[in-house]
Amino acid sequence: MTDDAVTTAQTPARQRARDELLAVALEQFAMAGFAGTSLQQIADAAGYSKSSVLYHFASKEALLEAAIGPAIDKLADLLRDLGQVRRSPESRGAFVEEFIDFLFAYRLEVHTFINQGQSLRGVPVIDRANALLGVLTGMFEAEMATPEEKVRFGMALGGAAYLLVAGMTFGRDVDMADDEFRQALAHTVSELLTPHAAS
Amino acid sequence: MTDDAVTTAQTPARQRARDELLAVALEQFAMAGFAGTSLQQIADAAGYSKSSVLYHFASKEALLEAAIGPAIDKLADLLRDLGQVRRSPESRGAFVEEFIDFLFAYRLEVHTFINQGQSLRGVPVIDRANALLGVLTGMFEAEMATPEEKVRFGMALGGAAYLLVAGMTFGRDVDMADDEFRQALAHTVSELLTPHAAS
DNA sequence: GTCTATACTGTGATAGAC
DNA sequence: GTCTATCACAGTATAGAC
Repeated sequence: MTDDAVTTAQTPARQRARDELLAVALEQFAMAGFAGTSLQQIADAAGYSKSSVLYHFASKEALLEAAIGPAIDKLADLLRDLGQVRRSPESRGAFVEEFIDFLFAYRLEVHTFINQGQSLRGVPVIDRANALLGVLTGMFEAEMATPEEKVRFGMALGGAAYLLVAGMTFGRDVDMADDEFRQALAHTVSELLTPHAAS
Repeated sequence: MTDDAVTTAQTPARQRARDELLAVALEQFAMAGFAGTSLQQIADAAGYSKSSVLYHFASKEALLEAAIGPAIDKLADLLRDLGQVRRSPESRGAFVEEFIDFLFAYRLEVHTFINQGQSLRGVPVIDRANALLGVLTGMFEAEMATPEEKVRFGMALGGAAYLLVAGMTFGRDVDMADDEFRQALAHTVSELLTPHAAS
């Protein structure tokens, strides 16, 4: 009755083990890198055997897929929505908000595929993420005609993702209150995305 | 007489092998990642044996050190100079130019330690690079008081580094003529670093 | 069904042959 | 200087314990 949704119900032990392993793996992949993380480390940190990890996930790649796949799906949804409200005046502002929400909600996943999205080419879930970045770029391409506008777009997207991720990386000045940070980030990104007269 | 500088002269064979290996290794480290690159791959690409690589460089880490060390040294010089001309009005503009020159001159090295600078913590040359980023942040910290200014600073630096590196990564719109790109980048970075009234 | 021990190939690294 | 062992550990697949 007051139970959780059925989606998390089937075979509780299995689900619990998978969740634990995924959480640990995502953390390690983001922080130490995919290639830099061993299945043994993940197994130890989660309290399982290496073989046990490979029972729940067919391979290390499958573990990565399961760890960041949902984030990529969410990004795909976001871009699909953006495609439908194509370039209405306030749609850009709304998208920036949504996009930054996404960055905050999936910090570790974003960190993983931003920093390793090119070294992990060939991994299906990574290729999917890279393709989405291409779609995103294409969507803004029409409005970004001049070299400076392209740079501004690239800095807005890349900088936002990097800054957020830098909060974990060299978390020095960036670790201000999340609300303030979020607001400042949204404002600066909007400014960069707003076509402006070259000074 | 008209020979090259003496710096490249001692033991020509040794120097040649080292240079070849370094060039190959840097390319691989930047593109496939440090952990994702095997000594065997480097050896094959350079036409040597794996053991031969380990003769010229004591370890994989030593290879990384030799590959990106000079770039880190150059960055250290740059920051030392900046520290001496502390915050004169036009010094910031000059620094931005110098910094972007640095980014262009050492694309692969910057790519390597920007994307892997945190997963490779513990590697001396990487720790040195991360410390320099801390110094850089500290230098601008005084002028960057509000959360928004901090975000602008972070986006300027992170975004510039990321954008440049993205030219290699998802080189789509970014690969415009280097001159135009460089100019647009410098202009946008300067704009972000210029304190402005919040709208 | 859930988990683990074992054996396979390839990696970084060391020691020693040529 | 360069390469051939050799070793510990990585990812992976199989077989089997409970």
